[in-house]
Amino acid sequence: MSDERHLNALRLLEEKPEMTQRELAAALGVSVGAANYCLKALVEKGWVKLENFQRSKTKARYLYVLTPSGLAGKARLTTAFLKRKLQEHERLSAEIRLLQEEAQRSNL
Amino acid sequence: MSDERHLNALRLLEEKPEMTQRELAAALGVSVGAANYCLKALVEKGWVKLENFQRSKTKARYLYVLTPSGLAGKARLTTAFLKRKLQEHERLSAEIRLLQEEAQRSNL
DNA sequence: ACCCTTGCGTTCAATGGCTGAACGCGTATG
DNA sequence: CATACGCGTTCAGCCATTGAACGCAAGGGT
Repeated sequence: MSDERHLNALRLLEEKPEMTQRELAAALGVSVGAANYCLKALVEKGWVKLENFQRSKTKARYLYVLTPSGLAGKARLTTAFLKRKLQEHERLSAEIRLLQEEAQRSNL
Repeated sequence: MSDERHLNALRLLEEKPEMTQRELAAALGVSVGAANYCLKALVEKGWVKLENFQRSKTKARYLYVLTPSGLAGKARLTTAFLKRKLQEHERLSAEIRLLQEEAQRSNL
């Protein structure tokens, strides 16, 4: 389930690898710590590689680059989520109908 | 939002107050401990009242009865969720479109 | 009567994910 | 040079959740 977080991060980073952890956090709607946590997981899986950016050898700033297996993983997650989301979409339609009935029955 | 959990519990209990915590847990798709946790919160809010079944022929110990403020709370949650779910439904449609594009772009 | 199974609610340690606030360290700006 | 800023990192604390126990009561079988 936290795969959704990972997929979203991958999407953002693929499009803009020079993103800051704070930017990423904001885009994901979570705290900086959470973004870092997520990023660390992606790096440990070998899906994202840290490259130094800004010519100093320090780790002041990174590029977060998707590795080949990161791209593959992203593709896999994408199809998996597409499937899930379609189901969820259907479920949601049913639930909305139900809620509307119930709201009406309670005179709202 | 754990309010969704609460709303679902309220719906189930209104329809069937003689429900067991284990039945409730199964219906909610969570563990027994979680159902208990949820139930306790509802009781502390005064939305659900425990009534005992003395010498009933069922094996349940309690009836989980919605109080008047429980009913009001449920109605409030229902409209709030209806609104949220409609938004989510729309968001989901957009996301699905996006995922489909992306899946295609990756030749899946 | 007796045990023994079953079903009930309750409890708790452990886990995982998250927040918010710090921290140290480079770098840009004055 | 100083100092404010932006970066990644870390951590205590919180909260929801799980899974496994627990004690208790009721029934059934022998």
